[in-house]
Amino acid sequence: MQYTRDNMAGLLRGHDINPTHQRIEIAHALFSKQEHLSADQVMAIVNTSHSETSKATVYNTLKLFLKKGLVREVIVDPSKVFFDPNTTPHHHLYEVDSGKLSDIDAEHIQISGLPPLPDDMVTEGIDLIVRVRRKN
Amino acid sequence: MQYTRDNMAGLLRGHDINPTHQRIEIAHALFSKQEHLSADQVMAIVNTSHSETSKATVYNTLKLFLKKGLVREVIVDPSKVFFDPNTTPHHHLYEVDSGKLSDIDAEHIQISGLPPLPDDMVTEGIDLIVRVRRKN
DNA sequence: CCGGATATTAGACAAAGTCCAGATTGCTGA
DNA sequence: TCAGCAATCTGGACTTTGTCTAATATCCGG
Repeated sequence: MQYTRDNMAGLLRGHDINPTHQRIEIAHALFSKQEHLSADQVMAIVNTSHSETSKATVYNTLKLFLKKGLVREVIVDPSKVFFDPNTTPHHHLYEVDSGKLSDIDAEHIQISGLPPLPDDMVTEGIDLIVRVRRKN
Repeated sequence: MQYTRDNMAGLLRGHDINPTHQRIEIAHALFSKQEHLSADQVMAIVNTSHSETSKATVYNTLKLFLKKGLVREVIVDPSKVFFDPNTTPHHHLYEVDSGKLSDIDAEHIQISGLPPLPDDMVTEGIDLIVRVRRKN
C-alpha cells in the first residue's frame, strides 16, 4: 500500500480528525517514511523547500494524532520523544550509540509472570525496549 | 542495612569512585531514599537548608555513577530522566497520570521469543515498562 | 455574505541538561 | 611546610525540546 497525500485525508477522517493541509503533510511525513520520527524531524521534512507549518502546529498535531490513536509515542531517548506510525503491538530495539530505533514484532514474544495490578488500575501499555550496542 | 554517609564512602570506593563530599551527599540522597529520583530532585535534597552542590556537579556526578554502574537510568517520562539506585534486574511500573514509578521484581518474569541479534551487537539491557492509569 | 467554531501562527517562555573557564581541593614529593 | 599538579567543583551562559498565548486565518452552515 502506498501512502499518498490523498490516502492521508481518508486515514485522518477514519480517525475522526479533520484533514487540514498541515495535518495531511504531517501524516504523510510519518506514514510514507514508516519510521520513527521526532517532532524536530517532522518539522524538517514538512518544511523542506519553503516553510509551511509552524512549530506549534507540528506539536499540536502530533499530540492530536497520539490522542486519536493514529500514532504511538516511543520514549527511549532521554532527550526527545519519537512518534511511531506503527500502532500494531510491537516492541523496540534501540541502538544506544547511533540512536537508531527499529521495531520488533510482538507476535512471537511472550511476557509472563507479571504481578497482578491493583483493582483500580488499568494497563495502558507494555513497552519492551531492547537496548543494544555495537561490539567494538 | 542502613545507608549512612560513612557507608557511602565505601560504596563509592567499591565502584572505583573517589568519594568526595558532594558525591557522598548525592549517593546518600539516592540510596537512603531507595527511590527513583530525577536530577532536579537530587539537587533539591542535597541542597536543603544551605546550598552545597551546584547543578553542574549533580549532573556530572549522576553521569559518573551511571558509567560506574552504581545507578541505573530509567527513561519513562518524556520530560526527565530518573535515576534508580536499584541495579538488580528488575522492571518498572509507571503511573502515567501521577508520574509515580515503582519496581517490578524481575525474578518471576519471563520474556521469550526475542529475535536473535546480529553478531556485532550486544544487549545492554532490556527495559520493560508497564504503563498504568488509575480507573475513573 | 455573516458569524462562530476550528486551526494555525509567531514568538515569548519554561525546564532539562550541557559546556566552559576559572576557582578549590587535596595530594605528593622535596 | 609548601610548591606544583591533577582532580573536582562552581556559576552562569547557552542549547534544545516542548509549551503557552493572543492574534490571525480558514472553513462551513445558514
